[in-house]
Amino acid sequence: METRSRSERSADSRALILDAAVACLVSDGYAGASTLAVQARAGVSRGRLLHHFPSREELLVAATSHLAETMLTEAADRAVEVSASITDPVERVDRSVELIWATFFEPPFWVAMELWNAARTDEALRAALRPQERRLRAAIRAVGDRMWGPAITSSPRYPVVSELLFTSMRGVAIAYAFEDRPPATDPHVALWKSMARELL
Amino acid sequence: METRSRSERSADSRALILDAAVACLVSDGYAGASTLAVQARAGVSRGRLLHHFPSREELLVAATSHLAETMLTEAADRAVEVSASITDPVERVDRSVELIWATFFEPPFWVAMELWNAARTDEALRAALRPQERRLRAAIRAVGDRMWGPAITSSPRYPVVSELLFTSMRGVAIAYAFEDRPPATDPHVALWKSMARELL
DNA sequence: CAGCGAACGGTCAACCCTGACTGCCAGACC
DNA sequence: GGTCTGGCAGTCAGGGTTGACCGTTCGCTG
Repeated sequence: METRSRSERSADSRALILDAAVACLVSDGYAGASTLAVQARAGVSRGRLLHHFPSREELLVAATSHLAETMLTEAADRAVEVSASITDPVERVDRSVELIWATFFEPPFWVAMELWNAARTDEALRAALRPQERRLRAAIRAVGDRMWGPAITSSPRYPVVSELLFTSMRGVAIAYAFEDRPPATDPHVALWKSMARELL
Repeated sequence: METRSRSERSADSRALILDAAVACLVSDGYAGASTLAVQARAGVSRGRLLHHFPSREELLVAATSHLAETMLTEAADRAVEVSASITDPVERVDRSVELIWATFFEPPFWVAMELWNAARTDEALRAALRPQERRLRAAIRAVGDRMWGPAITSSPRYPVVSELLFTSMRGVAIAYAFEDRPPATDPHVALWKSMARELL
């Protein structure tokens, strides 16, 4: 059966376009993610793109939402993996720090950066992003808790320390927008590990 | 004497244009800081702008450099002020945290964000920014040390704690690109203060 | 099975941006 | 005083982007 129902075709089109939009955001940034660029990368006609996403802004907001979902399920999988395989608490702290740090160098983080930055000077985009980001942040926190595991999250210091680690990582990660060293070798990693080991 | 020498006029023009460029970057972002927008805000002709800054990139890189200098001297002044007026160590820690946090909500930080973000997908800009950022980071560190004061910086934990604070602040500050609450009330402030008091 | 409307394909006008280019004026230098 | 050149005004071509618009196909429903 080669024929696809209307709703299937529609869903296919949207996914195709959204993936292309994400790719454009990652490789060319917010400004470079023009509707023309997305259209070309997705290999769709102008009419097809504009039919599903009437304006550029709707397209890009939908793209981040799409990406966030994809990314959260992946992160959750990794969290489960870690929580199942590592029992030694010290090693688990180290691995968690490394894994969380690594998530800052995958597409979702850079796409989020692009959108946050663009939102600063665009009230409409900011309003569209705010609720989405709040939900996402909560979901990320939950995945983080899973990754650390109950032995660690039960520590009274945990909320403060994890918050400090997370925000510090984000702060450091930004610098890699213009640095081209490999992030895994960042000197801060050792710092975070020792802090986590000491305080948890 | 109304006449101005050639070099004076030239310097005036450059300053005029650079200030306008900074204003554009702050209010409209990197993409919005077009040469036309800068030209209009500065109230100069196209020829005058292009004479001093042959390309948009040169203009914007020069603008950040210009801004960074202005900002560093101001920050240094504040550091001296604090170090002269506050002797109680605990109060000094609190004030330092507040002051450092406040610097993340002035134009230089957002301009830097714009440039970093743009640099991610623009190799030429990245290369132009790297050395400048390295110098700037060192200068910021020096000002920070002045602000904390010798009693605190001599602590063995100081390098680690100050780095953690600084990066964490940067990580939190980014969220204010799309949040519109007042940053001074951020719950992280209390967290940073207690951490600084405890560890230093 | 009629025909409505979702899902497109393709074109177009309006707009904006960049950097080149021509021409002019007035300090600076001989 | 005469030239030279830095500083500048104003225009223009070329390229790119957005969203509107018209036309077509064909699932799906009455």
